[in-house]
Amino acid sequence: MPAPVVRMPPSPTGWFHVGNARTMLFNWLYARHTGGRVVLRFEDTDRARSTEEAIAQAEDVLRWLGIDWDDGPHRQTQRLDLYAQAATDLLERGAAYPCYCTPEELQAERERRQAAGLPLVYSGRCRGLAAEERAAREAEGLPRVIRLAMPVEGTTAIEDVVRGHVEWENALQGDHVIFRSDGTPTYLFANPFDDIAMGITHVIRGEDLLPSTPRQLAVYAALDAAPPTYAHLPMVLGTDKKKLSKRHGAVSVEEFRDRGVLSQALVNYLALVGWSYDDHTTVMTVPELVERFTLERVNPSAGVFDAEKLEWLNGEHLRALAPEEFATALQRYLEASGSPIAEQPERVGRVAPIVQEKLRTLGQFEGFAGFLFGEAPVDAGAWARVEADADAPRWLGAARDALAGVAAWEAEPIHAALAAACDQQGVKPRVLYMPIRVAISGRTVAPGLYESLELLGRDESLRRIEDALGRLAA
RNA sequence: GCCCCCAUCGGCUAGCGGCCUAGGCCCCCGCCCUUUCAAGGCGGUAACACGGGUUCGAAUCCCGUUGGGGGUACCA
Repeated sequence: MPAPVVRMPPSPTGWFHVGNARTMLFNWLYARHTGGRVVLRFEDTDRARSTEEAIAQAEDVLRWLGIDWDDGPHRQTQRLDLYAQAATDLLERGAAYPCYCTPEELQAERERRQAAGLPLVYSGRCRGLAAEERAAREAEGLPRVIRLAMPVEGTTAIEDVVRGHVEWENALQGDHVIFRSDGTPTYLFANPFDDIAMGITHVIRGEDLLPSTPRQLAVYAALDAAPPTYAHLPMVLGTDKKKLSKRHGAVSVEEFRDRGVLSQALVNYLALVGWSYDDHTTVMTVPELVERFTLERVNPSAGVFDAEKLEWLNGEHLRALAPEEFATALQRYLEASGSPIAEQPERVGRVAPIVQEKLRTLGQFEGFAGFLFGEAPVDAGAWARVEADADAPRWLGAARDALAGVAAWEAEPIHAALAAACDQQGVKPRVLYMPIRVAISGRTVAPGLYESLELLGRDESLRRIEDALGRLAA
């Protein structure tokens, strides 16, 4: 059996959302797993909505995700003469015909059919036009589209890899438009035409395209080509179980990248919506996914995109990084996001090890460890907790005294000094440490206390504790 | 309206007739780790949509109902 050829056909009309990315990913995983080839093809025949910017963005996102391709990127707008030639052939052979119906007529027809309980498809009015009638309309210069002459009886069926046998009534399909009045092809034609021309063996796409399959198969038949193998992937839904859109908050790949999600984590997560390896494996590297991915294990039911699980998984991938890799990723992220902290790479390198265990996304770094790079804003809620403890001044005073006596300013001696202070005060570390933490970081959640103090330095640490003491007294 | 797809814990899923008193992960809730905590450890709550069949036996097969999703453009 020859190696599979798959394609990734984005329509560059907007941002790349995670659902599209998931579909691209499954194509890519399937090709890489089987040793097949990947074709990248931009379907930009809708010129009103397609933009150069979207094309550049799509390529950028795919590269970032590590999804590469062996052929392309092709652009349908550069293949227009091929489609035009095909249109002429189809017309000559009677496999397609010109239609002169106006939008108003079509609308009226739809309404009539709706009222009669009939499927909303074109009646085929222009299909039966005699040669002279066509000539007359052409002479009039009437705008026309080209419709594919669908079989009027029988059924069309596929054996979908994820859905099994699916069958449609041909009579219910209608003669769809394959060329617009401006001569450009529609998706229903350009997509299967290119799939044939590019030797695509496996069409792996979203379930939303399942209903268009019989009409595309009709193109295969008209062109006398052998149909591909189909695999219709389950939809990726928003939390309200509706098709993903901007209404669902962060849905574009770029948004997750900007938040500090690792591409390997996003890929790992996306692989898990609609597919699983077994009953317990969750965290996987990209090479592992390539090795394990099969279409047979894709499940047919739609899934909700869970950003929380993605972030958890990202934390797992963050922790799986070697310390140097983590520091590098963090520095790069800070640079890319334009953070002023990026200008202190050495400092970032020193702070990185104490936050790697706790971050879920790189984007949390500034809020989590920003206090080690300069004065940090004091969180109102955290400060309120300090004030709520009437003994806070006592704890801070004891901490100040203990820290002032530390000989070597390093985490271990600091730990020993603070532990001694706890004993002396007869209080649990959690009680004594809370105000210290808020005093130095402005928050109740931060990296390890001893390491934080070490990195802050004796003078600055004591200064912040004194500040807090002053504020409590005021 | 018409057509198609889907249906296991709140979410992602395992399960392809007996291994299921239904397993894993996220979330949530406890407890632990003489440091907050978003990290780690331990534990817990929680599901086979419903009704008929088939079978010695059904979460698994069939039919129906209900529910959800998608499509129905000179968008892709």
